[in-house]
Amino acid sequence: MTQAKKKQPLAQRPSLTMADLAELAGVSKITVSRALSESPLVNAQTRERVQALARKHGYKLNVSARNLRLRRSQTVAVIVEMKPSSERTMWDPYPLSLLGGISQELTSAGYSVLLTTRQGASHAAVQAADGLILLGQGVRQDAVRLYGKLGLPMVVWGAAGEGGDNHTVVGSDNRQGGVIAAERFLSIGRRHPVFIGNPDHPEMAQRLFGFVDELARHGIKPLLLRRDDFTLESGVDAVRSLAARKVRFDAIFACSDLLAMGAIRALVELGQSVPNDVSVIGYDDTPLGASFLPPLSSVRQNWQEGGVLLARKVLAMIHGQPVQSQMMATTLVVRST
Amino acid sequence: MTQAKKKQPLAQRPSLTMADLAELAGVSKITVSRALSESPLVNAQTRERVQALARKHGYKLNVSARNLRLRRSQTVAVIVEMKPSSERTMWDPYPLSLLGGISQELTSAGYSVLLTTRQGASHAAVQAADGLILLGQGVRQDAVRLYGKLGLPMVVWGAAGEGGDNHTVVGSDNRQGGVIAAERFLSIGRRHPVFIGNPDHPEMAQRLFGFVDELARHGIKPLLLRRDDFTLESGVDAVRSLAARKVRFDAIFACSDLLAMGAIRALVELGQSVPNDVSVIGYDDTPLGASFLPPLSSVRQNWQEGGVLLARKVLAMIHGQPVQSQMMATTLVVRST
DNA sequence: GGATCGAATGATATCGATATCAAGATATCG
DNA sequence: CGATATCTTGATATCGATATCATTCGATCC
Repeated sequence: MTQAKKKQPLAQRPSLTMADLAELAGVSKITVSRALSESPLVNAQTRERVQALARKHGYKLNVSARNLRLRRSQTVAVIVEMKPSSERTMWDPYPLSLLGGISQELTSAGYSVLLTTRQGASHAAVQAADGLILLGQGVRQDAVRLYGKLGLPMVVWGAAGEGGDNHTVVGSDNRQGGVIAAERFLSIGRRHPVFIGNPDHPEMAQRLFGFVDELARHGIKPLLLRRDDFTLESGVDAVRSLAARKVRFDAIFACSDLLAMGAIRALVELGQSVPNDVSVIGYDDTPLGASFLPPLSSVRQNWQEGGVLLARKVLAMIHGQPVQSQMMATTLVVRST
Repeated sequence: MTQAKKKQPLAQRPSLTMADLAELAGVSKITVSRALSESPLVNAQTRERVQALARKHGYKLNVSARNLRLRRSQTVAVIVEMKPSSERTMWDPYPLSLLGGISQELTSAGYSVLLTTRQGASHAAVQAADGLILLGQGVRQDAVRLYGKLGLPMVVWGAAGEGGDNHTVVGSDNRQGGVIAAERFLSIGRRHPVFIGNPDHPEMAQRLFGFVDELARHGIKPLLLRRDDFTLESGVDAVRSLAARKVRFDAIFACSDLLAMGAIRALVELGQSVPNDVSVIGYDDTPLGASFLPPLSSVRQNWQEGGVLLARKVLAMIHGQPVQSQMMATTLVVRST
């Protein structure tokens, strides 16, 4: 029982180690380790005793030590592309829902989530991760190649196929989102649909393709109205320009709820009835759209589930299982428009 | 040069260690360590040579080993309260901006951000963190006490003083947000202001207090109109009920942009002019409000900066510096209402 | 010229946990 | 009763990095 510590080179609040517990319990370190990890190799009584002691003294496992010994980090890095001021701001609720799903799934699998922005991603801790998840828009171009070089299991959130080299992608099935919008319009007999959005965004291009293809199967060709902003104003403006050009249309599929709401406002101003004269479908099913008057019909993507899926894929890759890209189905929430 | 490895108990992709580098460079491990950490104790030439080798072979520092030796984790855990069910949908966007600020500040200080949801927070890795940041609504009641017991440096996002035991709080100055709204109304000569919101939420109560107090200094007493939902409909409904009760009012301070927009819509329906007859101020300065017609005046909170501040406080605490709670000033963005 | 100093490098111990192998104790069997 | 199997525990080595102390070598000093 030597009470005095020999030295204290790196001062820190002294935390209990397994060795300390071992001494307290009158057993060896290894027995403590086994007891705490529920190993069947220790006597039940010993196990109880050690665990009780651990609780009583507030023992905390040293994660670094374990990870070092086990040669793994039990960590997945999530790299988020966050442009502070850009077209699609981080005000979008979706990254957070995605993160929620990721975090939930990974932590319940005993993994930690290391959150990083693009700049910070060169940090050593990221390289030490067992796997990588990439989120954000600019991600698919350079970032994929950049992080791919790390040689870690990696899953990317985004559009399928695109740049579809060999990395795994999870994303919302934008094409199918366009298809179900088209189906809806067809089922209620619309013949002159309009698409509002910016096909330069890969996601929106997919929506457009799905929309166009499905309509084409019924001999209908929609009008493409390009709009770069996804604001309410932009939607208003879009419809006004249609009216100014005396275009005939009876349905609008907008690439965001905001666009859709703007369109509806403009329609009302023009004396058109929604949905009697013109039917409108938005995208993202935002709470705002749901409480709009009239309540907006919209294509919903389940972000939370997307996060869960991303997490599962990385975990599978980490464990050496084969993994494939996957697109998540979207659903159409039909409300009053 | 023994080529065969003795054993391989824990198989993993073989990664270069300092010992390997040392052998390649013909120096000892410690010299490598010093060379890579820019220590002045090594000859400049040696340092260059070792660093070049490290780059060439893609050497990666083993973070666990370093953390173990250094007895620290260089990690701050962020615990996010995420209720999937919405209720307070307006809260969705803010945690991400906050996270952005936190992440940016911490990683640039060489720290890692460990993201956790409430359930996962018991995970060992959280206890291993050097510090804790708590985000989310339910946080202030039990969570603070719960995590406080860990004895780690901890900073909480929320309302000041409240439950104000001894932990550090960073938050938006809601009271001051109410004050500046009041000041604005006073400066443009409004005499009959209305407050719409739910004072049961601590943040909103603060806004109300600030609003009321500032007005009181000029002998004006606002009307409190309680609304539990923060939707557009709720705002519409609020104004209609005012009209039905034939209440006289010339200004509205709403606790969310959505409420404000609903209010404006109802006012327009009632034939009132905004801002001529009634002036309206919202809260949060959402992009949606900015692109509303007419563009909404609103109280802005700088979330990103809040995140930075949270991060700085934990870091300061970790380094043993004294730290105080701090409320961030809000600004009034005056647009057309 | 011997002592002293500084620069550069190395040997060793250490952080806290766990894998591996060995050994003691007890039980079971022929 | 001796031998083997089973259960339980321990000794030791190891993961990869760094702090500490020791050493070497050349330069400088009086």
